[in-house]
Amino acid sequence: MKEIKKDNTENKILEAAHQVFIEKGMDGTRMQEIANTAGINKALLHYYFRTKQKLFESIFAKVFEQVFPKIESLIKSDLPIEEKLGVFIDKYIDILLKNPFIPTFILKEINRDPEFLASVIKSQGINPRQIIEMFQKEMDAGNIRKMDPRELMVNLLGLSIFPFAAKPLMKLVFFENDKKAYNRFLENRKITVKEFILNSILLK
Amino acid sequence: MKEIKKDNTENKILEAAHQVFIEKGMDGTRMQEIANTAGINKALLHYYFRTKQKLFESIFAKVFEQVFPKIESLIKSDLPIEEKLGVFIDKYIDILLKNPFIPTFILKEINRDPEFLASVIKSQGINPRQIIEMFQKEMDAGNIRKMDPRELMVNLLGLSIFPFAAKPLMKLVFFENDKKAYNRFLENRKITVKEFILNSILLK
DNA sequence: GTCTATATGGCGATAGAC
DNA sequence: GTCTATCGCCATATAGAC
Repeated sequence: MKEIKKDNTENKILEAAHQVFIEKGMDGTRMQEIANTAGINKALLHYYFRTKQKLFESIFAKVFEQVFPKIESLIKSDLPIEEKLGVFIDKYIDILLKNPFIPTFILKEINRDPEFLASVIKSQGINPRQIIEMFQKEMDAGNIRKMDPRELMVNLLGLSIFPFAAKPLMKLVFFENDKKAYNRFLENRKITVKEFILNSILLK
Repeated sequence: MKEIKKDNTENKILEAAHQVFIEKGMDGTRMQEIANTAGINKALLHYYFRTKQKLFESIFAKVFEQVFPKIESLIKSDLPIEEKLGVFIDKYIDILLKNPFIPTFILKEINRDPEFLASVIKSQGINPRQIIEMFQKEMDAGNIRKMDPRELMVNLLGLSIFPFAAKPLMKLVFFENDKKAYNRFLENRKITVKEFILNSILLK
């Protein structure tokens, strides 16, 4: 089921825009740089997408989809909670490892236009009710410590995302700017975040 | 020991620049908007600070100081580790509650210019060695679970900062965009983050 | 569809009067 | 020190030839 990407102009633009926007953000990106990256000229960008804003929005929605991955099947599975969390953290941090610019990009842009953000969330049918309910059931069953399930959700996301979003700073302050060491650290988060969370919520 | 701020032009500029930069970031800020906010004209900005970049840098350094607060006295105190952590989390989240734009601002800008970031950190004498060593001692003494102290530091920062940095998104997804409810949630983090961390690291 | 050339507007920065 | 006016540039966007 490999995705077939045609090498036409529109796709070349989308790939180039993705690459530049995600690194520089909306404000920091120049249409000229997207054109150069795509190997075409500026005018074509407007021919296909009319405005920079529209091009940006089509990229943002696609990127956003990746950080709210479809996990319905995982939620509904009958794995014990510690394994569900383990699988989720594993997959989630893997996404971030493969797309290290996403966290900063998203955090930068969610403040720019709240209405647009709301429309993206709505159109993607994002609804955390299922996850919240699952956590609540586990708490009611006495499998994990009682707390506001939303706290757990925010903690889970924060522990996963923050080391990527704050990478330049954390790398500099705690790892003497050693890129490889910090990447090992990030890779290892799949294990340590799981430990940290399970140690906190599992009743012993 | 109240700080006396003179109502001269330079301070008016600094205050206005702080307000605009922290909300819009370097790329998103217009000199005109700073001038309007300060109640003066653009030319004066350049008279006092020559370039936008220089004005930005003087603001960034000052803001940055707030997120790496001086905690030497806390570290050296002979409080038990759970109280040290409690005091730190309390103070840190209080700073963020009073300056809710700081997390997004910092995360936005640390990617823009790594050399400038390094110079700020160096000039402010930021060095996490003391904290790392303190954690290490507590682990060696068997007071908290053994782990890489840097993991604990990053977790501490992530749990504190992320809910502020991702506010528009978390508020929308988990709190039906209810501003007051989300602010209560943030306020309450002083308690829940402490619980979450201590439950994870204290040996039971 | 793709290009070159250009319009249009906005922004950082400066000149120069007061 | 503070202002108005303006320069020079660069970015988005469009016109129009091919």
